Amino acid sequence: MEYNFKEIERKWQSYWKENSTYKVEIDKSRPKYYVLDMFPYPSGAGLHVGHPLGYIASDIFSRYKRLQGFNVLHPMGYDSYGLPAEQYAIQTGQHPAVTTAKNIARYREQLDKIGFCYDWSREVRTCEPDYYKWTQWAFIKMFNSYYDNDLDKAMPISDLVAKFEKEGTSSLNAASSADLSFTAQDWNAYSEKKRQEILMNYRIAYLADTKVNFCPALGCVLANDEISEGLSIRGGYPVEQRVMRQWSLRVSAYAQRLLDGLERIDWTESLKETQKNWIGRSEGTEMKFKIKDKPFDFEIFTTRADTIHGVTFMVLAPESDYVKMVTTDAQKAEVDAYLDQVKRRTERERISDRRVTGVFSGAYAINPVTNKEIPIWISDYVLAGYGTGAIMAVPAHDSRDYAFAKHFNLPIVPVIAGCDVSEESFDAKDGIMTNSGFLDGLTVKEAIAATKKYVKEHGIGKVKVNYRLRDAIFSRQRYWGEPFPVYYKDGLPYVLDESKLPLMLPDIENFLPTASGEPPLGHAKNWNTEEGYPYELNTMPGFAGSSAYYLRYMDPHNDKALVGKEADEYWQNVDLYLGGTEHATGHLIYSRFWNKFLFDLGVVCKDEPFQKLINQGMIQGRSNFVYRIKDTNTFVSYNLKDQYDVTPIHVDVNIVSNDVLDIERFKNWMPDYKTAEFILEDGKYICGWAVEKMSKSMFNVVNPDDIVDKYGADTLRFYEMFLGPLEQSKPWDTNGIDGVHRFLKKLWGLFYSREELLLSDAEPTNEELKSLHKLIKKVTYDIDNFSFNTSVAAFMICVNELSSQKCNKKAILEPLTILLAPFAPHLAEELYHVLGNTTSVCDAKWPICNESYLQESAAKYAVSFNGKVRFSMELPISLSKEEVEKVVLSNEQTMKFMDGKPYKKVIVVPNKIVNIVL
RNA sequence: GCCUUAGUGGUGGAAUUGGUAGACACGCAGGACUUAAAAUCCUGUGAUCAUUGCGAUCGUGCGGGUUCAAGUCCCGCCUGAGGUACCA
Repeated sequence: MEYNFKEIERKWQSYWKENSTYKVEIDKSRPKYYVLDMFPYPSGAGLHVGHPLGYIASDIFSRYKRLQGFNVLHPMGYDSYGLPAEQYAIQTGQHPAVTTAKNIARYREQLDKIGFCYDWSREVRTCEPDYYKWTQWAFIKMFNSYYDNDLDKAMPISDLVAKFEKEGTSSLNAASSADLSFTAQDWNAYSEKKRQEILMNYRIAYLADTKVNFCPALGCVLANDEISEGLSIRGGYPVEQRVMRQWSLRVSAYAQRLLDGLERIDWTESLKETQKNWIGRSEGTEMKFKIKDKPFDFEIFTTRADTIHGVTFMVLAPESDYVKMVTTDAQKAEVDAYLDQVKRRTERERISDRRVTGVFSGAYAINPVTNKEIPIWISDYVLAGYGTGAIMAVPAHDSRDYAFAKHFNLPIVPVIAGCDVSEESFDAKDGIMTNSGFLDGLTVKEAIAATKKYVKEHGIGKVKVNYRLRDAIFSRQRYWGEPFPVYYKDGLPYVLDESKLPLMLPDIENFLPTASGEPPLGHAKNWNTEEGYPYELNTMPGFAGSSAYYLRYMDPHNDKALVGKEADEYWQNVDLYLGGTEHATGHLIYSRFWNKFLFDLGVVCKDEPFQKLINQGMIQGRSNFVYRIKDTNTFVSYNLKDQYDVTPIHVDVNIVSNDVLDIERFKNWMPDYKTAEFILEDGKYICGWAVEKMSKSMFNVVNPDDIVDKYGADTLRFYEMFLGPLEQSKPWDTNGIDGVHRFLKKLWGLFYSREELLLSDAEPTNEELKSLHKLIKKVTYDIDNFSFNTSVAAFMICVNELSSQKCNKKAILEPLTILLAPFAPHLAEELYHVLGNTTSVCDAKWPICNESYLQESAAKYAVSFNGKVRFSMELPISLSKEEVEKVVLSNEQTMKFMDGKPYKKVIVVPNKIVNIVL
């Protein structure tokens, strides 16, 4: 009987469906294991062969854990709100609800063909009201919370109100947008409006006028992680700075906890590093500088307090409030002109054009340590949003200050002994201080500490920690997203009562965004609360729905809570999370923040959501080329192309096999090629190739459906794993899939020859047992280490060995079938039943390696002299090191190599090498 | 610039603690079966030299070092990929 993968796969996929094989429930008698894939945006293009890579890996791991006795939660769903889904709808001129439903159906169809063990009864879709109800619910909680820095957790805003009523801001230590100071009396005298405005400074979800990245082409505000080099990541459109009234989430309050949490989770070093950079903690000193002839001082932030004696000027960000305060009348015109010029530059221009610009303010500051007068300048190389928006410039030891000083001819005073600053600044934190009064003779590190101490003691400043991490802007001027559970009364925002959730997204016809930033929800008719107050017209961003979805899978049908107590306590958090690196500074920060907030509320029991995280690599495309001789319709084969003047043209990889072009299909591919002529080599047309992004325009997209049709899902699964290490990016190359398919057929051949079932009940030989147990050991080790590509090789070796021994013993084949189950579930299920079992192979028990079968009776020793292997010999395994040494030294060959010379030492190592040093 | 990560045959990639580098697969070459082709199976396949046989020499981006022994450890570079950046 032939290996009929089509019939086998159809049969078992429907068996699993009918028997709900993959349905999971809480089962306290078994340990839990939660394996999660990053859920996809159901895009219109469908899946290509790169998408399932991570899904296959997590599927193998889930099945493996289940076979080991764990109760495995392995769900899947769709991130169906947000820009990508909406952009696709706009491009195709259909309503996003329609396209989203269609795309999801298509995704599901494709996923089902590959035979995943998802529990689909737990599916979530972020655009469904019973899901986004909980997104809105979390928003209300954030609105009603503030961050208490002393307790280091989020607390109810009512606690803050009580505090204000009792003692004002006197003992307050809370994360806020502005430093406010008032007494209890003040508070109690404030109007409702004023109080609400004050509270807005503390809420974790807050409304504020914020400088935002606005993208006119998308008609929408974007978060920092949605932009790269001044262009939107989605679409690559230019982005400009605007001040808009927006909802934000106070992620910055969690900066330190987000950083600390990284120490306790099992993520790759590179990903942790990316998050650390993004959070950008820097410990430094905040120092007060007096202004000459003015009644106030201003603060700067520096990490190089040690260089205080080298300060030769100060710089303010153009947007800094200090600018107006310090500018002298004489310089006013010049300063205003500069500010105007800066304003007109876009973010992109500022990045691409790094000219040194700036203007003198006319004012002087007093160095608080040396009491010297130093000029105050204004320049856009200082950012308003970081630190205090003002710096002390030390041109000798900071490259940016150096460029500025050179350009405007300001003095450069080195304060580290022996450095040369004639050509460039000396930025390294390394050396001995000089020209620095009381710091002279100290190292840089000591000097930083000494200055901190000095500054504190003299009341000039304080030690301060700054973070680069910004609050997340949470409003989008878009239709396809969660509506805010917010309405406006007298211009003030109020959140809905939880009982009114979900607040449904109204169905409107004109959902297009506008370049001016007017939200499309403005078109909704009667979009008001029962009392007639208007709702917030912005919607939430894409990351809102994806920030807590992993919790919802634990308890997807609970309509009383995001996740119930019992489910939370049992499933806890995600044990293994698989997805791409592209979410490092977006989803993976927001999710951690969101989870920590819920942890503070006592809703979840773990403060880190994803214990272990693995990034699967991208699968790139492998494009094929044909070479057309210029101005003709003649194509020349790859190795002959240099003899002609040719243009390379992308050709559809699906009509090329092992780089040989299928000429008939090529002629029918496009009308132009109907009459094409060919110059062949050895009767074949050989195509060139290159690794590029997988995309339609390069004709290198490979659809998993086609592979499943031709080779079966099990071959696809094996082959995707065989391509290379999971975490590495690699090109898809269909060449080579035959090898994997051959292996499955060979495996089938252990069970069947032509029409005949071969199984026998005989006792296995030692050699057969050794083959099997070698495989058990290797595969177990490999799956635990996510090294799937080498397990595939181990399977091939094992099957080759068994096949050359003509092994048909049930005692060998049954464990082999179980080992196969995570990788090729359909085939494993079929063979498991052929072996006479009546239950699913998913409920079998993972075999355990018996090391005793692996022990050799004889060890092969390579004998080397001075590190060079000369000959080898076999000795009984039972010999001790000393005995081996003795035998080797008395050997005839050894005598020949030693040639009468005495030996210095003999090294015998367990790895079966004997080295004799002469 | 900084951080992370990688560099091994014609190709994808193995080598778990330093221990006979190149597993496994593709491709290629030769052979078997076949009227022929496909499919399948067998053999060979890092390079150079020697091939009458044992073989010999060189080989893991480059240059040094440690060690009886280095793809693996140390020092100094080069190149690719990814992240990040007027963050003081």
